[in-house]
Amino acid sequence: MKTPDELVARFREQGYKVTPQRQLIFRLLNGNTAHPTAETLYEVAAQQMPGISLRTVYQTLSELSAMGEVQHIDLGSGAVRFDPNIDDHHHVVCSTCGVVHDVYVNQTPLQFEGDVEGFAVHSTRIVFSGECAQCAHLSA
Amino acid sequence: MKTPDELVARFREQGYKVTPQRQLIFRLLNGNTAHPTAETLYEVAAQQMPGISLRTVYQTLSELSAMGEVQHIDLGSGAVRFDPNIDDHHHVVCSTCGVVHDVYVNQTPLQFEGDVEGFAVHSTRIVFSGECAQCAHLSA
DNA sequence: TGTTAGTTAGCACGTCTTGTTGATTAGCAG
DNA sequence: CTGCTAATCAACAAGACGTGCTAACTAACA
Repeated sequence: MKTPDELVARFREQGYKVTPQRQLIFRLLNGNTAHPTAETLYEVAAQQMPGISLRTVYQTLSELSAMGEVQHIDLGSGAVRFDPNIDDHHHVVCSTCGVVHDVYVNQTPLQFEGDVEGFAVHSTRIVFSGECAQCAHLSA
Repeated sequence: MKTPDELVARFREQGYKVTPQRQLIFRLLNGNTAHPTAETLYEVAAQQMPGISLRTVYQTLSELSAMGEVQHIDLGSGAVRFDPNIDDHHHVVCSTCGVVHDVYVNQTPLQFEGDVEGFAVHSTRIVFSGECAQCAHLSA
């Protein structure tokens, strides 16, 4: 994701207004590796700006997502998560605590076999599920 | 997935009754490569057995899933899909028409790098998105 | 044949996300 | 500085997906 300042510039270019709410969300996402949902981001935002609405958080996230500045990740865990890391990367998910981390897989592009003649792959998503070191430690 | 007859046997073993509704669903899933949702399966089922309820379809699918006889796949497209193929396989999804096909990736297990010391991978899901040959042809 | 699980209809809820409306605020161009 | 217009907010709603519950009826299986 671009820095908050760069996002401010991009928003202005697009004719979007640069409001304090949007700027707050830019800052909260910047360098954020927690893969927050709209809801969790809203909770943090509301501490710094009481009165901000969940609706606005959703909307700003949609805008960022549409502009390609954040990744939209759906791990089937209910809510969609947002990732300011827009590199070509993948995810590991702890099935116990739900924590998500970014990982890089260097064997891509992957080869596959199946009944899919002529399929043009545009993107590949890989999700590794298992148990994180924390949870393994606790259960041991 | 096991054959309908084998599933009948397994259900009886488990103390589940073998009803016509369940048998119908076994048959509809057998060799089914369409990755149906509960809803679409219900529609087909209802043609052959008017009066069957969506509820029963959901329930039977849950039972099969819990028994490991079908895979539960969530592609973030809204509804969960069911796959009677329980091999270790992955999916390609056409982002235009939504069709899903099974594929086999032979480079697994994949190596990855990231801030995930000590993570124990239990499973890996890979989803290739792009355009299927059909849609590529139509848009050309 | 009888017990009990399964099925059905109907209604409800919960979660996540988006739509709408109407009033207020404030960004930004001129 | 002013004015246009987007953005925000609150409040309410809805839609999609899936499940929970009840009550009544049916049918599988011992």
